Amino acid sequence: MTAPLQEAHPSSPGRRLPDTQQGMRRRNLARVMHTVSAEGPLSRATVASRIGLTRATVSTLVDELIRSGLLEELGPERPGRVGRPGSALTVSGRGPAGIGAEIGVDHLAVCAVDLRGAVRARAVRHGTNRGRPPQPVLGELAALVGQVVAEAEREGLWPAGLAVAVPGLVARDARTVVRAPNLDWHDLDLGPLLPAGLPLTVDNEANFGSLAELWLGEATPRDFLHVSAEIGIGGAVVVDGRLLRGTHGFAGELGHVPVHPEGPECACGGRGCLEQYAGEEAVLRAAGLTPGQDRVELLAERAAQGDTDVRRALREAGTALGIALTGAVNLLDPQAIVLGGALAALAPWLLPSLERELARRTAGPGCVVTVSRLGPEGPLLGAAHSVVRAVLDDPAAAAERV
Amino acid sequence: MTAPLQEAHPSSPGRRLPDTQQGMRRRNLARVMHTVSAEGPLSRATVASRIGLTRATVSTLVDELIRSGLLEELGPERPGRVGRPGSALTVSGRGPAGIGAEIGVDHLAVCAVDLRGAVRARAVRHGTNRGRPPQPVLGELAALVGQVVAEAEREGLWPAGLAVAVPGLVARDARTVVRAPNLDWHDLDLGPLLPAGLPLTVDNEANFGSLAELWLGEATPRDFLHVSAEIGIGGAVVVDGRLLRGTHGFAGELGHVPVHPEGPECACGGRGCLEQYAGEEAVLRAAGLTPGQDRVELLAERAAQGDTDVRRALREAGTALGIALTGAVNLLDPQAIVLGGALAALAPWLLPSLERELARRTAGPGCVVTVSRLGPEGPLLGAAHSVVRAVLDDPAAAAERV
DNA sequence: CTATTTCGTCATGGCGCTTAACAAATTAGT
DNA sequence: ACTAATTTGTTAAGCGCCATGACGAAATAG
Repeated sequence: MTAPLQEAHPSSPGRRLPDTQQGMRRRNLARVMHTVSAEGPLSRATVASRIGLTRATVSTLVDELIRSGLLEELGPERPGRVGRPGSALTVSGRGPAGIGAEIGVDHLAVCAVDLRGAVRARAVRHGTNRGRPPQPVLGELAALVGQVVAEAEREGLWPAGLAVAVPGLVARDARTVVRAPNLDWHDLDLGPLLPAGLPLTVDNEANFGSLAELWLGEATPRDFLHVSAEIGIGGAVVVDGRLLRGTHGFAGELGHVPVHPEGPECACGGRGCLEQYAGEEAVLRAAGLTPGQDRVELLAERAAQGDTDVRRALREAGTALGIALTGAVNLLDPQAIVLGGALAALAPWLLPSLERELARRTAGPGCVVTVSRLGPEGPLLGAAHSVVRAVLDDPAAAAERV
Repeated sequence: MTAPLQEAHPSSPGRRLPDTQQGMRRRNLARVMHTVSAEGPLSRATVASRIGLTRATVSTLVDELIRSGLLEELGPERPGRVGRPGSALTVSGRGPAGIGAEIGVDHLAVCAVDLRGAVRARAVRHGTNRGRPPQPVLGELAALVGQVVAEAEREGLWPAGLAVAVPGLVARDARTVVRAPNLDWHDLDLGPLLPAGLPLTVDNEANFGSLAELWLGEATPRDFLHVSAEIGIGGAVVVDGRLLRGTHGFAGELGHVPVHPEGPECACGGRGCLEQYAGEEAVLRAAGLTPGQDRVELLAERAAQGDTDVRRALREAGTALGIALTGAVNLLDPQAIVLGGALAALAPWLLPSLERELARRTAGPGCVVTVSRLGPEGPLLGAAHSVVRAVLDDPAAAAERV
């Protein structure tokens, strides 16, 4: 609902169209696409008034986008207002599709999303990837991508790009996995191992999850902090509708913020990091369960049943989260904190202590804490949508690739 | 006739002009100004190749800027290269000037900076403002502004705007001081109390200090964390050359990041905030001095003399800073941390423990810690330069105001 | 049925950048 | 010293893109 009229690519910053007439044209095509995409079926006249151009100009822009197959004309609107009714425009359901893929520790998933945001094809393979060498895993992923692309093409779509979410740190080149501890992958360039011919983007699953929250969340603001937990604790910072990536691409590592500086040692070399108190392993252990065997799902189950040990463990994890988030809120003054991933399912038992800690320690107007509606679907959807956004951000480039 | 003059906040140089031909022209004028300003005397041909426009176009842009008094022609260059020598262009030394002002706890200061970045006039009044009512203080400030403007005008400059740095939180309207505890000012709109006729911007001194670091620092990157201390501890986050303000304008409040969650209570309501360990009062007390009577300058003096109590106090403050900064580095992955304000003078005794703590707790490629070259001059210069930047960012708007 | 309102399109025009050509000013080569 | 080559800055013509204003089309209001 927030107007996503940002000019720059969320996925590839640095790229700016030149300030020449062609660049202006391309930016205006993008503004039309964004407006129609965000505000549903719209007439040319409405689009014109939204983006501040004249009806005549918008007409020519729309013509071009229809010829490229990016917009569709639905026919006359039927409103009760006086005057000739406009002709409703929508983004095309038969144009480009974003292919999203997720390499999880326990599964592989691929989906295709059209410009309207609808998932049009998907494929999943269950089974652990922990410790498997990259080649066979990526081979299976490529096969799933092939299936999904074929299915999308049967529906009249064509793939505009492939975005892959991985559970680990990714270099700023958006292709190289620097380290994915739970897969045991290091310094691996995914480019040569995945289907060529499709523009490829690789990113951290927490980053894609936060973008999904930004693009698909119900009332997600343009400035928020996204906290997700799978095995470790991941975070992402979104400022003014843009994901903050950091110098090395490692921003958002909330899991290693010090909570109790003299606390237990952490694998990262520090002491008392948040992960020591609110990470999966720590919480399972505090609840009297066995990490590695039992999983997060069990926690939600037990907590719902009223298990006091589990509830206490979650309460304490919430307190630790609250302390770490206090620092983040003081530093960033975000509009909201969104709990995603596994935290979403555990939120009912984390939130009270988390919010109490946050309220106690922050003086100002505070900061809303919300729970993700997307849950574990976030990274996959975010990946697919990142491709769709790239098309919206530069429709002229996509049109050339038909 | 012309687009309405949009008030620019110092940290938002990227404000969008409409994507119409006039907007394009204005952006290109800005690109010429920025290029000439940043890379010294340049010929039209060089500017053209830098910004990707043709020589012909740049010629007309330059003509317009010279007519407006924003650029000057220095005459033919004399390089050893073949071909006709270019005509060197510089930003004008007689055009608009940025008027910067600082309301300190113990002084008032005003200066005028020309487009070349040179300080062309200044005025200072010493004497405490602590607890004085706003009217007389602002009256004195207005008088100093009058002096500086008059002196600048004698040198052929005209004031393009006034930017005021205050030691406190400022609302996002850039006019209202929400609270300045050391002045005991609250919810005060400075607009009616300062000379009218000049575009006014008010901001936190730490924010202006970090912008000064960004614009004037020797090798300051575009992504860094600025930490300064006057009475409290202020911080500012610069991402991709832009100051991160936060939803309420309160971002960067490093002073209240929890360091020891169960530590002593803080005025903010929390416990164990950084300010309890590295704030002026805390450090003075830990050094065996009397807060309120002794000041920061004394600490540097004593430390240089080898006072062990003072050195220990500073070492411990450095450790606390290191813990708080570890969290910030994990969250933001900045390229550098810059110590400014009073911390710059104390850096020799803070740095060792600070860097040790940071190195111990962060695994990745780490983050350089540097010391500001500007020191206490930062906020004043940043304020004046913010006006200059606004002129560079939209020279057409400034030209209209001549 | 007429007047009014709004939509989409068309022809015209203005603005801004590019292209191409040219004179001016310097260096390199003979 | 003289010519050729190179680079700069300017000029005129051209084209792309958006704005303006007028028009027919399609609805509602009276």
